Amino acid sequence: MKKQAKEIIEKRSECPISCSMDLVGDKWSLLIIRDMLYLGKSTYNEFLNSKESISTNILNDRLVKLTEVGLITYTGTAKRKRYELTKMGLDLKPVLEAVATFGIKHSAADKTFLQHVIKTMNL
Amino acid sequence: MKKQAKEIIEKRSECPISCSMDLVGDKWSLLIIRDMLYLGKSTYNEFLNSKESISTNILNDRLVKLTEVGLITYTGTAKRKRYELTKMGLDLKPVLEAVATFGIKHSAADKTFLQHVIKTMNL
DNA sequence: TAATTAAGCTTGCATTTTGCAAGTTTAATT
DNA sequence: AATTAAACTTGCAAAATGCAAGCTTAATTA
Repeated sequence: MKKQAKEIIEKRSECPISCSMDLVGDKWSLLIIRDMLYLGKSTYNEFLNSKESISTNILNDRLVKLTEVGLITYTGTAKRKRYELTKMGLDLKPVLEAVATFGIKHSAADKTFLQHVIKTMNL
Repeated sequence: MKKQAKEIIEKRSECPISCSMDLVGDKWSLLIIRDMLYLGKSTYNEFLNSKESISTNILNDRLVKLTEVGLITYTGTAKRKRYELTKMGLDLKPVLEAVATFGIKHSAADKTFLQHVIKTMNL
């Protein structure tokens, strides 16, 4: 959890799927990106208050990592950061859509949340 | 790593994206499914010999978990298991395609591997 | 303007997951 | 009958995660 200037995320192979999973293949990253894409969230505390209750150290770690790999950036002061997706980050939208579609089909998903997702992704 | 009969994977929320990540939101599951979908692999040893060099205990753990949640099944004898995707597992194809497309765009992907993926997903 | 709040971290520590190396079991092959 | 090998299993060290608490300083409020 110690943060060094550069913590290179190493690739396990050159496979595009493997490379993608090296970036966002964990339980939290895509949820943060979901929050940005579908729930209009952009601040640390907004992410922190998501239903899945991420812990502060993990949230911080992911925000740093996602920033490092170029999926998100932020503007504003240190005490009032506003995160946003980069172009690269926005390219994850089709992934989130596919994941959501799968989840909608195969899990007892929450209806109110579905409204959001379905509306936002124009299903 | 101990295996109990039922190791229920617990949901962090009812969000379809979160639920999906509870199933395959780790660094290995989607690679095993990639192996099945795009590389025609179906046996333990074939998965074991993938470029990313998964370790045996993790491979075993994932095969058990993916089977438990209904994404894969197997036929054949205990010593000659052949895994295959269930209908539910096949529904992950759009996810893999989206992930691959993202990876192709944003990582220095291996060209020979790309042939496979692109051919298999009809890009 | 001094005190309070709160946003964004940071730390410590216990638990869990991962990675690595080696060993085990038994069907299939020689 | 002996050997191979496929599919695990185990042990242990290292890393990631989760939880609770504390810290720092900009913004707000009194």
